[in-house]
Amino acid sequence: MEDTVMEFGSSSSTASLVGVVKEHKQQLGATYESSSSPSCTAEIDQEEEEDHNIEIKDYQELESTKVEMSQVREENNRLRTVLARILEDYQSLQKRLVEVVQQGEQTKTNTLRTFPFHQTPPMIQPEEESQLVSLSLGRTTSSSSEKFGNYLSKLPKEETTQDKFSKEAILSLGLDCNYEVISAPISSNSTSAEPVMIYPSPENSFGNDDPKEDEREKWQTNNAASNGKAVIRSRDDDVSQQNPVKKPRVSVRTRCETPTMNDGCQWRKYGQKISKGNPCPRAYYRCTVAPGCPVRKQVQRCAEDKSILITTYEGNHSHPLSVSASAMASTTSAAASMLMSGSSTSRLALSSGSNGSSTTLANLHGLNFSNLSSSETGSKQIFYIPNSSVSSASSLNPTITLDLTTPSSSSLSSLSHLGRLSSSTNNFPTSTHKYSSTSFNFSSPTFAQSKSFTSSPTSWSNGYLSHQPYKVQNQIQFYQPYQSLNKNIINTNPSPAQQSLTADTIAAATKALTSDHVGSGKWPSLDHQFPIITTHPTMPKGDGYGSSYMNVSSVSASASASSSSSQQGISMFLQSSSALPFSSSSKSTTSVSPNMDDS
DNA sequence: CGCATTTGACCAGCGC
DNA sequence: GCGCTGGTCAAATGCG
Repeated sequence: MEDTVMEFGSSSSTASLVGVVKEHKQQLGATYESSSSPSCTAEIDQEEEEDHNIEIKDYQELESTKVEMSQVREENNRLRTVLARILEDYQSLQKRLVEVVQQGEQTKTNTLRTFPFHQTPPMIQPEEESQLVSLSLGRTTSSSSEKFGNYLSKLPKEETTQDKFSKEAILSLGLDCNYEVISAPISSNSTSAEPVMIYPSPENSFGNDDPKEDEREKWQTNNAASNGKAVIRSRDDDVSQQNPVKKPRVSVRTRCETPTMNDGCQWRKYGQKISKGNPCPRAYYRCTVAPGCPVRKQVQRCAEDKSILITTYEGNHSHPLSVSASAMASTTSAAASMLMSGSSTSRLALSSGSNGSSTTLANLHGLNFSNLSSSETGSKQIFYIPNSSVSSASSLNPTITLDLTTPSSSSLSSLSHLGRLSSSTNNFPTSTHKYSSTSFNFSSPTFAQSKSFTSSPTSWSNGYLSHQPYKVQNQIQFYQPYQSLNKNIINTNPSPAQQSLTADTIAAATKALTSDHVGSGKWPSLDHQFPIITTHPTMPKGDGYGSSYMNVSSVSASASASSSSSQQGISMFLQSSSALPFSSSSKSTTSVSPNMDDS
C-alpha cells in the first residue's frame, strides 16, 4: 500500500501532469492562431483541423486524467491517513505487548494470590496453574504461548480436527470467552514486531469448554455441573466446582423477517419446542462450522411482535470465525462478559481495582483490551464465582439481552437510525418492562475516532472502504491470524438487508460493550451517543445471575477526534483489522451460503 | 445417497 | 412424588 501511496501521491508526478496539460494548452492556442491565418491552403487547413481535433481529444483526455488524478490523490490521502493510523496502532500495540510480557511473571504470582474463592495456593499444583489462569473470568494475560502449549499437551492424546482447531487458533470468539494476548514466541525481552493477537481462550470461566471433549459430554456436563450435580470429569473437575454457574447466554433481539438471523455461522437445527407463553416455536441450533463446536443458539419469534427475532447464543466457538460471525460473536462475548462480570461483581474476589464496581466490570471484561495496560495487568485478577451462588442459582442461565431493534427500524437497509440520538424507547415486550432498568451509556470517543461510527451512516466506511459495504465488518472483528495468515476466510456474502443492520448495530453493541469507559468508572459526556444499553435484572431471587436486557436500540456518534491513550485498546484493533489485506482481497476457501440461516 | 430438518420421545430440573 | 417445562436425542422424513 505504501508503494501505491508513493506512486500516486508524489507531488512530482502531479506537477509533471500539470505541466503536460499546460503545454497542450499552449499548443492548442498556437494551432488556433495559425489556423486563423487566411493564407493557408485547403489541404493545410484540413491537416491542421485534424491535428486540432486530435489535440482537443488529447486535451480532453488529459483533463479527464487530471480529474482522475485528483481523485486518486484524495484516495491516496485517505490511504495515508489509514496507514499512519495503522502504524500508530501497531506501535502502541507493540508497546503494550512488551508491558504485558514483562509483567507475565508478576501476573502469575498475583494470579495465585487472588484465589480466595477457589483453593488456597498450596493446593494448586504447578501444572494446574495454566488451567487455573485460563479459567478466570474475563481476559487473562498469558505470558507465553508455551503456557498454553503446556495446557494443550495435557489434553487427551487423540488428535482430531477439533484439536487442530484448538491448537492452531484458540480464537473462538464466542461467549464469555477469555482473551489471551499471545505473541509467538514471546520472551521476556521480546521487542520484535510480532503482531499481537487477541485470542479468546478456549476455556472460559463458566462453560468449561474443552474442545477435546466430546461435544455432548461437554454440553451436558456443563449443564449438570452448573446444577451442582456430581459430574465425572477428568481435567475440569476443579472448574466445575469453581464455576458451577451455567453458561451465560446472550439473547439478541433483531427485526428479521427471515426464519433466522444471519450471523455468519453455520447452524444445524436439532430440535424445536413450543415453549410456554409463546405460541411461536423455539428452534434449537448448534454450530456446525467445526465439529464439536459447543455453541448453541435458540431462535424464537417474539410473542408480542412476530417481526422480532430473538436469538439466544450460548457457548464458545471452538474454531475460527468468519468475519461476519466474529462480529456477532464478539458482541455476544462482550455482552456475556459484561453480564457475568457485572452481575457477579459483588460476589467476586476483587484482588484489585480502586474505582469500585465500574472498574470491576471493566476488569472482568473479556474484551477490554485497553485494560491490558500495565497498571492493571500488573495485578492480574482471577475472578471465581463462589460456590455459594450455585445453591441459589436458578435453572435459567444468566441471560443478557441485546435489543438490536429500533423504534423505526422497519427499513433494515437504512442506517439512518445510527445517526439519531439514542432513545430509551424500545420494542421490548411489555412483559419485560416490569423489570427495573438501569441505563448505561457506553459512550466512547473511540467510536468516532475509529470511524466505525460517525454521524453519517455512510461513514461506516472510511472512504475507500465505502466500496466494500460489507467488508466494514472487519472493523469490529478481532485480528484473527487464521484469516490473515491462513487465508481461511469465510466469505459469507450476506444479504445487505440483513447484514447491514446486524453488522453496524452489532458493532455498536460490541463497541459499547468493550468501551473503555466502562472501566474508567466515568460516564463521559454525551457528545457521542452510542448504544444505550439497559440492563433489566430478571432474577428476583437475587442469585446475581438474572437476565439482563441491553437495549442497543440506536447509535449516534459525533465525529469527534478526541482521543486518549487509554481508549486505544479496541479501536486500534478495529482500525487495524479494517485495513488488513483479507478485508479487501479475501479468497474464500470456505463458502457459506449467503443466507444460510434463511434457507 | 448424503445431509438437513422434523418431530415425538426422553431426560433433568424445578416448583408445588 | 408428581407434573410441568426446557432441552436434547434420534428415528423418520424431506430434499437436492
